[in-house]
Amino acid sequence: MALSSTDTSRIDNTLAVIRTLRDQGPVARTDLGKLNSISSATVTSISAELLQQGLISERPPETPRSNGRGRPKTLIELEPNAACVVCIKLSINEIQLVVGDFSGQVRHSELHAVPTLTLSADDLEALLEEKISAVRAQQLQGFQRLAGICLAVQGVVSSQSGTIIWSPALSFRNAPISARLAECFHCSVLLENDANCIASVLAAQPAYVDCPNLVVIMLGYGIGMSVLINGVPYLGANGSAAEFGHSKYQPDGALCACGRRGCIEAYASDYALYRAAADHLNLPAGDSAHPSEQQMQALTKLALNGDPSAQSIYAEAGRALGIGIANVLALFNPDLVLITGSGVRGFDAMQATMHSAIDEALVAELRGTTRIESCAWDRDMTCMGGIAMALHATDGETLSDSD
Amino acid sequence: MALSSTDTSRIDNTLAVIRTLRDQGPVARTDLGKLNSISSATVTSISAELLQQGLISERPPETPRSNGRGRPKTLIELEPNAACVVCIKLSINEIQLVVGDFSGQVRHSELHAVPTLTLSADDLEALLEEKISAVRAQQLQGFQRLAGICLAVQGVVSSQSGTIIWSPALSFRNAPISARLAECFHCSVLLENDANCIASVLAAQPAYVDCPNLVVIMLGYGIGMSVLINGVPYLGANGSAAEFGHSKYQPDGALCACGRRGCIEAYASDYALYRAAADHLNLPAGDSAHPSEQQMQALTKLALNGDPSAQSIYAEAGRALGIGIANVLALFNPDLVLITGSGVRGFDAMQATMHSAIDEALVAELRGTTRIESCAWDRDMTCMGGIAMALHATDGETLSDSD
DNA sequence: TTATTTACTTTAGGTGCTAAAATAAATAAA
DNA sequence: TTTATTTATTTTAGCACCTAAAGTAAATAA
Repeated sequence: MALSSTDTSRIDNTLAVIRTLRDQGPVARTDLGKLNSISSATVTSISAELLQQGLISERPPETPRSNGRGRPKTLIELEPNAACVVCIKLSINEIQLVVGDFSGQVRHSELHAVPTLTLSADDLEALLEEKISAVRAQQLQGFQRLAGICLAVQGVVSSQSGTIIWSPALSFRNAPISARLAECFHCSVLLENDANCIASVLAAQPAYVDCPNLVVIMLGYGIGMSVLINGVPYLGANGSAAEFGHSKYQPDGALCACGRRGCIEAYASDYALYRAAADHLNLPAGDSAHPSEQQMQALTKLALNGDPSAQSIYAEAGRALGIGIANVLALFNPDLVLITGSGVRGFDAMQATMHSAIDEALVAELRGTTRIESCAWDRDMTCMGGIAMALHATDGETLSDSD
Repeated sequence: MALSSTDTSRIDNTLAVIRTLRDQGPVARTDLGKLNSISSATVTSISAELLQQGLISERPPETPRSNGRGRPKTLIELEPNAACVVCIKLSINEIQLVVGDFSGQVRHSELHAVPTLTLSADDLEALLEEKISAVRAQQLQGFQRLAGICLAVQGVVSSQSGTIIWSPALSFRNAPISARLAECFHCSVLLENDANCIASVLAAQPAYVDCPNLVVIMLGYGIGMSVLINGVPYLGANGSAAEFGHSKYQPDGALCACGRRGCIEAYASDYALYRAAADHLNLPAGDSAHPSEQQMQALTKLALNGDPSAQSIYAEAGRALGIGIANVLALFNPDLVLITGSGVRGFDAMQATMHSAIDEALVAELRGTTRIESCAWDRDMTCMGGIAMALHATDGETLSDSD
């Protein structure tokens, strides 16, 4: 009697094993059982299948020493070359491509300066196809398959439909990019907001594992945010959730890049800080609407060294950030708010007014126990997150394709 | 070989059947299979068990007419008396008790005026015990068991720990009420925010089933909110999520009941509207800090009839509400924002400025496709929701207790 | 009365899990 | 060196639960 089995427990358990191996590195069967609450008999059965499919391998026993009595553990690890994924980060005038293997390790990374704002949708597509093809030809020799591609984009994206709805890096809108790339490379294409990628990486770090509800705020040229609810990015109805930068500080306040007034971004982003400073201070020349890292560092230095005008600009930015965070606390009450992004360079100059604004805005009962912390910025984090998400999303396919 | 079965599929399927019957009323076995994607053989097996446990019964076939050819369906329905739950709504100076049966129908309802603000934690506990005991003695004769109690409270509650952290109806804090009641009545006690109860009821209505991410704003003496994410109330880390009323309109703005300034509640709640009006207008006498329904209706009438002072007060309230909702749209991007609560009486006087504030605050990409609607207020909704939630929470126990 | 249709039940067989027993591979003790 | 002990992994036996297909029930249409 044939059977179409709607029971997913075997697949669930197999995915759990794969993900444990990815997160923890080599693990013995017994421990895989304990970590995932399944019996060691089941682990034996699952690992036999995975071994046969070439997705894992047994690590040869360590010659030197085993610890204690009893039969030594045989460690199992993911076979790195079983599959790979590519993550492309698309930001203003820059494209980063990173290749990750099945075990989650970065295997290759490259950076391209590209005038993104001048591209048409077709240009972008052609460019991505070219870059990915080149990477595939040069880097993906040993890999059994290209499991997926993750596109990490600043702005509003619809992951569901694979459409870039709006991005500050692009001059066009509503580009259905995922479908085109999927067709071209015959693999799943994941479209993600860049902040969600970063939040996923941070959430996996040991320091933050006990924070199921995590808010990550990214300060930079603009201001982005990601909200993880029970560890998964919250997307909203149209993918435009977590637009912290455009929540309001002052109705009718400063002009924002979005065209409206009073957004947090209009006070605390790089362009807002530089704009406020340009009138008063002697700063490095350059496009003051798109300040460079050098320009921003010069401004930050002034504030941190005690220049009163610069200090008051950062103080006001801190106040705006504080009011914005107070709203986030009132509405989301997360376990932790993490502030990162290139803009953390100026965090020390904003911190004091930020905290006092939060305390002024919320009574203790509403303030709750949320920790508010900053976190050093690493610009490779986005792609690390994209790789992790792409692997996670494609594990199921990798499994069934290896039958 | 004994077995401790970690497989929950039978329980899941059984719960799905019970919940389908509760939501849809009497349903035939075939249809239960189709609705829950399980085979009719499994439905036969599950319904045989439930029948034997006395949790469901077969409805006698309709004498009049069956529709079409073939063996007529035998409808199955929940046995109403198999269990019951009690929901107690605790609001300022009022307690409502409602009894619901296993099928979800309201079987009894009573209202008590109680000076809640003068009670100590022990007083409250004694009072609830007394009222519930009385209801149990008088109303719960035919029921096989009291499955659970739901306490629906205005304010910040920790459902997890069963503690009322803070409520405007009470003068004490951090009261671990659930544990005490559970001990007294030997059943599960669910502690919920009142807005979450209402949102759960609304989300089940046919008009809103396609809104997995739903925000419900309750206007009244204060301003409450509930956020359903994929249909389940979002609680946050301390149960103080969704405190829309205390998100900010104007830093350093009007004084709020919470003690801080500029909260949305300080502009758009009953007490705020009446406070703003009391200086200018001739209104019914009474405690202007706690305006009665009559007082508020008089004020609303003035605004709707065109009195300029009253109109401008409501216009400003609408603007505050609009800015608050704009922040909610930016951060949550829900499918739908529903505005309800006794305060909707004045919604028509606020609507225009509310919408224009939202449009001024957000560009189209961020505004998204979120619908913003109001919804007539029914003060029994809270307890209906509490009953539904209590039944849902206790179905598993009811099942295992009936073995 | 017979054929057809639809609902429900029974039967037969498969997946996948677990506990317990068996086996493997080490160290500690005699 | 041999034996006991300990721990890891595999094998075995058996259970719970599901589904497809076959069988039965109960109606209407011909």
